[in-house]
Amino acid sequence: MSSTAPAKPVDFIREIINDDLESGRHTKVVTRFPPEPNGFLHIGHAKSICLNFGLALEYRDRLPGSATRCHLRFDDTDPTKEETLYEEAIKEDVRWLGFEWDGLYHASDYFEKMFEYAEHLIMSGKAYVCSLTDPEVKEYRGSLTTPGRNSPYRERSVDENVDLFRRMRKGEFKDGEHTLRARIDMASANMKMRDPLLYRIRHATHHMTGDAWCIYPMYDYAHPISDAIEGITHSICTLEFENNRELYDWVIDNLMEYAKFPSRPRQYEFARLSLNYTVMSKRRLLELVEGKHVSGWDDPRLPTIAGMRRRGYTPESIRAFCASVGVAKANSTVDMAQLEFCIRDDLNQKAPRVLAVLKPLKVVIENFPEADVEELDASYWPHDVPREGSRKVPFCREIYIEQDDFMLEPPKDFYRLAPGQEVRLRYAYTITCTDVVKDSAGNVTELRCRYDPETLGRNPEGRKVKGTIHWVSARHAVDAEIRLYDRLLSEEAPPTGKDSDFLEAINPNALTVVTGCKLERSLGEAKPGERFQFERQGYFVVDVKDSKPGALVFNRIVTMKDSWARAQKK
RNA sequence: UGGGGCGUCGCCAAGCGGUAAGGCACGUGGCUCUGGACCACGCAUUCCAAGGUUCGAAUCCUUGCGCCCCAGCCA
Repeated sequence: MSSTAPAKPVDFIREIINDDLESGRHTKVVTRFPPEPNGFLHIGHAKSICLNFGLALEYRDRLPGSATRCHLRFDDTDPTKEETLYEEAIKEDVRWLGFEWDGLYHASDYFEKMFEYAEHLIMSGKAYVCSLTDPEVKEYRGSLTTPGRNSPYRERSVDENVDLFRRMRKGEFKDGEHTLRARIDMASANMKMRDPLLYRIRHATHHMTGDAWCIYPMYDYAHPISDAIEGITHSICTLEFENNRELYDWVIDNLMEYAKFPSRPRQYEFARLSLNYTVMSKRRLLELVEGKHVSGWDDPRLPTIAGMRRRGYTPESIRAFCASVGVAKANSTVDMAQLEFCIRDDLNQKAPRVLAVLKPLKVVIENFPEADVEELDASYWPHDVPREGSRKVPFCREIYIEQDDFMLEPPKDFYRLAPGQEVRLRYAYTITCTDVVKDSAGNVTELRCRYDPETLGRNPEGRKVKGTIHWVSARHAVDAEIRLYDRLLSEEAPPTGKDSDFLEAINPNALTVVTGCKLERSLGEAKPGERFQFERQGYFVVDVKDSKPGALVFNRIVTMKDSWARAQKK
């Protein structure tokens, strides 16, 4: 290995793979991303996607030809929950994140093989048809501290088992009447090994196989077989499957000789991603969507890939985030601030700077001629971003500034506009506030200012103007609606109680719609999906669904890091 | 009370017996026509705890403690 190679993160998974390659245990690296098509992907899945697809990509240049692969496999073993709609959404999300699969598969592709293997298990005495009812199965299983009892059907003859199993397939029984179970050990300390169910009867139409089957394999049976058939070498899943690994190995071990699988896959578990100030469980996301607490799976408040895409996150920023959190085995909750850092860091280099006033306050520049318009140069990029490009911004007698950039009675360290105070207008002149116009209720409705014609592109003489604020020409401004998004929850961790308690933690300010915003003229032609930095405010994207020419809608992706606002909170 | 995992800075996370990387966050200066970015500096005498082994321990041993997962015909 070259000593100049950039230091790639070597987590425990990569360490294992390196060892496997060096020892000759494997000559290939084949992984898979195996979502169940029963919901939308979220940032937690992105971590798994980046890991699995990333591994195949990384080892690509160390191994020959097609020796590295990452499959996309839909784990579609429960027809009552899965839909084609979800498959399409998942594929779109994976591609958007920047990955292409080396083969698209379904667990259901292997239903026939799985049936055959199940018969083999039956014939070798490793599986039997059990006719206990659901509650009976539960009762016989025992508890964490007490061993289970053998099913009374455990000793059925091979012939009877084969006959029953084939009749299960033919549809001779109703849902729940029989199951196929592995014959392992009802007293095992590992609950997963107490004669786990392999097949259950489900008279339901499957989105891929239609009505071809009325018995469906369970995850613990289907997954290892799917991996083995596809030649997966490293089957990576999350921590909660650690208990299932013994069963995974049992299935492979008892089928290996008969099935002659192309690989002997091993399962490895890593900690799933958790983020504070949001929810990640499928159940909670589904509840938010179905309960209409959000506008849909792609609501920009959600941590779904679709939601983040619409919010304006870039695939690069999500990949960078996943790389930054690492891969380990300790349960952990990553700070949302780390995600926010990644999108700011990416957009800092990619988003052109423009001026936009969210809450306008009219300013009349008394010593600027009514009829004049000055076209001022404004770079799209700050001095520290090595990119070129600029536009002209019109400067007139009447402009809008941000309401927050004016204070009647400012604290000493408020270096923006205030009565008698001077401030720099970005890319333009400095102005000094000479008068304040109020309505009958005492609200400030307009500012009267004077500008210094000598301050374009240079500092005034003898004075130091500390602050610079953004502004927009009133005459040329483009109106827009801006959706200010913030964290989904107002608490770090949602209430742990049952039911829908977490709904109470929803941040009422997670979405604030502001209308009547004033954008600089050049934004009139902004296209859906285009991202900008609205100077001093944050990064924004033209909403891909609701924005229309003449009726622009922007989403706030993330605010700027704001040290003044932080100081104010103290 | 069974089994499987995990415990290193506020949050992630390196470390694999030789004397605590890095990122985020935070703080302090600098610079700045974005209170952004950038730059500099600071931020664990200590690794869940207590014993032990060793010249030397976050790393090895012992005993505790804490947290997560497992009793769906979900995945």
